[in-house]
Amino acid sequence: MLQTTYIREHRDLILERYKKRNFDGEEIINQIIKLDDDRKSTQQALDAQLAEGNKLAKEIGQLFKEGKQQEAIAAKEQTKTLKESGVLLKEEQNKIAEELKGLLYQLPNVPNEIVPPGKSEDDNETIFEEGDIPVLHENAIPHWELAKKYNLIDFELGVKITGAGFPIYRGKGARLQRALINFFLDQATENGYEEVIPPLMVNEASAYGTGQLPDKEGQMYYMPEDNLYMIPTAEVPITNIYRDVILKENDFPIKNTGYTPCFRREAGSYGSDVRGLNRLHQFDKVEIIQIQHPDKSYETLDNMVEHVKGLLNKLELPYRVLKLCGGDLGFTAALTFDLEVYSTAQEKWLEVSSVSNFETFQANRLKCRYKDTGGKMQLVHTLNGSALALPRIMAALLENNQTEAGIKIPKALVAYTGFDIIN
RNA sequence: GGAGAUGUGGCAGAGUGGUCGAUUGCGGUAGUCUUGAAAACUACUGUACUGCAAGGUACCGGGGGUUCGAAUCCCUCCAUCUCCGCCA
Repeated sequence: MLQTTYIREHRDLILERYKKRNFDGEEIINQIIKLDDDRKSTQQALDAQLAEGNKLAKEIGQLFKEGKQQEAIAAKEQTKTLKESGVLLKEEQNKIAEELKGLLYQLPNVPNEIVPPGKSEDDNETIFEEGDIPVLHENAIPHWELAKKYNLIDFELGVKITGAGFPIYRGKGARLQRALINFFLDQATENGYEEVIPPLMVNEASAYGTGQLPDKEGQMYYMPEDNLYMIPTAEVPITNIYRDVILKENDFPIKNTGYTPCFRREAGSYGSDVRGLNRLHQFDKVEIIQIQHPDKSYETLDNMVEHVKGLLNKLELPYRVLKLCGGDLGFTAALTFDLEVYSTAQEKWLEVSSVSNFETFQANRLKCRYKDTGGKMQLVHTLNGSALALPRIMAALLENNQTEAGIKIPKALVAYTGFDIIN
């Protein structure tokens, strides 16, 4: 959520940047500014009334103390009309505040200057590529067939237990999955991230804090009985650690990592995109998040991308880094880099990580601030990234490393799997 | 799940209807003193909105209510603690 004062001061810049998203915010922003004016004037009127009421109340108290009953009762009469108009003003005030909030929730984050304009993922910029696409033997098959052939993942059994999109990993498949999780966590820890194991369900306040609510209810599983949401990503519980927190300048940067399963309803998804591991309702992911000083957050964003690149290098997977265009940029992000690995048997790129700087957009909702050297409260910048999302990594590993003799495990993982080939 | 108790500023802990945004102690910041440090002393020390400013308003777990006036009374939700039940 953008701050009202920021909107007032940077109206034109915001509107200009919104063009990168193909988002026309002019009307909303004009309304916001107008409503904010209303808010101020109503507040002033209300404050004046309350001040008058407070003054009278004090006088009445004084009169009672002095035993001047008559005068006190007379003064009480005065407060009546004051109270009535006060109630009206209060209602007005609430209504305005509500509307204002509703509008503020509709404004996406302001894209960074370097975000390329564009309509869809086709307009994303490839800024880096690494690794050669392997040439597979002629009997090469996609990962869902490999999973079956080597008894690594049972999709049908998952359907029986729960439903589509909840696979069961077994044997070396389960072991490989666990190996990846541990590998990713160890790598993050080596890079200075503190590991946390957060709750897998969050309350409403947390879902609002990172921007899942309002609007994205449909993406999350919800337990009405307890008013809790299953997390769609570890970003939600981990970033919310810093909700309502005031940091010191020397606390920066805060670095956390965490492994969690992620739950997504993915309503409306269909087709070849959901085949095998490509899109699931439950999947594993290791997330990295940082809370950073606004002056350093872009440097940090680069560091995080480098970290993820390092993981892919060690896994020896061919990958590319994309700078997302405005049209593909998430609602809450100011700048995002996606990392995609090449799935050789499917002959397509699969997104395995998304690394974003949210600047103050989340911090404003989270009320995560720090005192600057001048003693003023400032919002922090929040960042996060997948490092990494497991299923598509698994898919690419299985497909790209298949040989007539079996599936080879990259060297970096062997210490974690305990085997170097699946056959 | 049942019964009871509690929820105040960074922490501890006063405050049971009126001048309380809140006594006090600790902590923190600045200063005096000192060669330096400690100690002692002095001052300052919550957040947000609003105003050029002086100031005003709101906030004592959240929400609502009673009252001229609420941290203080009532309702409700949440959290914590104790006891009982259940249980990985």
